[in-house]
Amino acid sequence: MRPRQDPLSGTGTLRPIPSAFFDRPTATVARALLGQWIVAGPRGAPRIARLVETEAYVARDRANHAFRGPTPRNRTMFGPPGRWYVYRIHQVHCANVVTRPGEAVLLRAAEGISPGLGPLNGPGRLARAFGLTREEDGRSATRAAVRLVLAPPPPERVVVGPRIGIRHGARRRLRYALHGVAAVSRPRPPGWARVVT
DNA sequence: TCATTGATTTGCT
DNA sequence: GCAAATCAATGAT
Repeated sequence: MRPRQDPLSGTGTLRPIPSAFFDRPTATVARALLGQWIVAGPRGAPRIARLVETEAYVARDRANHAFRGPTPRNRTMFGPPGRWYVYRIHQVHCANVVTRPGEAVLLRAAEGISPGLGPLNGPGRLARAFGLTREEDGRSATRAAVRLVLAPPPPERVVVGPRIGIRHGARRRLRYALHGVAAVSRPRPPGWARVVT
């Protein structure tokens, strides 16, 4: 067996995410995804960004698309963990990763690592930058052309605050972000969130 | 088939 | 800070 080809020369610690990563409480996954990388495109010239903001959508959560059970739109949320759940709202797409049945993590912001890829501050801009549409809904978020990978993790502080942009459940503190990162969407004044690590 | 809603973004005041 | 854009999904009729 030949050694796995490293998609990024010089980043030897880059490795696929095991599916067990997503089979954990959704808030845990949302937090664990911070600092990990989203990768798209050819192995030779991938497009890469670092996740800096996520939100958890959990059971018995009125803001969760799965709240009322399976529908044609949300059916992948009831499938295996580690798949993309992508939906469209207004004129943009938002990308989530499925965790446990009926729960998912919304990817809210990332910062470009590839040259020319700026701050992706907002779920719509993030999904668009990586070509995530309804076409990708249901595909593996760890093995497909657009995928998440474990990055060499620099230890960083994580902040938690209320979710934003929703009517119901907006008070729940299920929004996670890397502390002090500029690419976080809709930044709040100091104190909007609590440092937890 | 109809009406309502929205996990957003943008532009204007 | 606020409203409009703009349309698919959803639930009601």
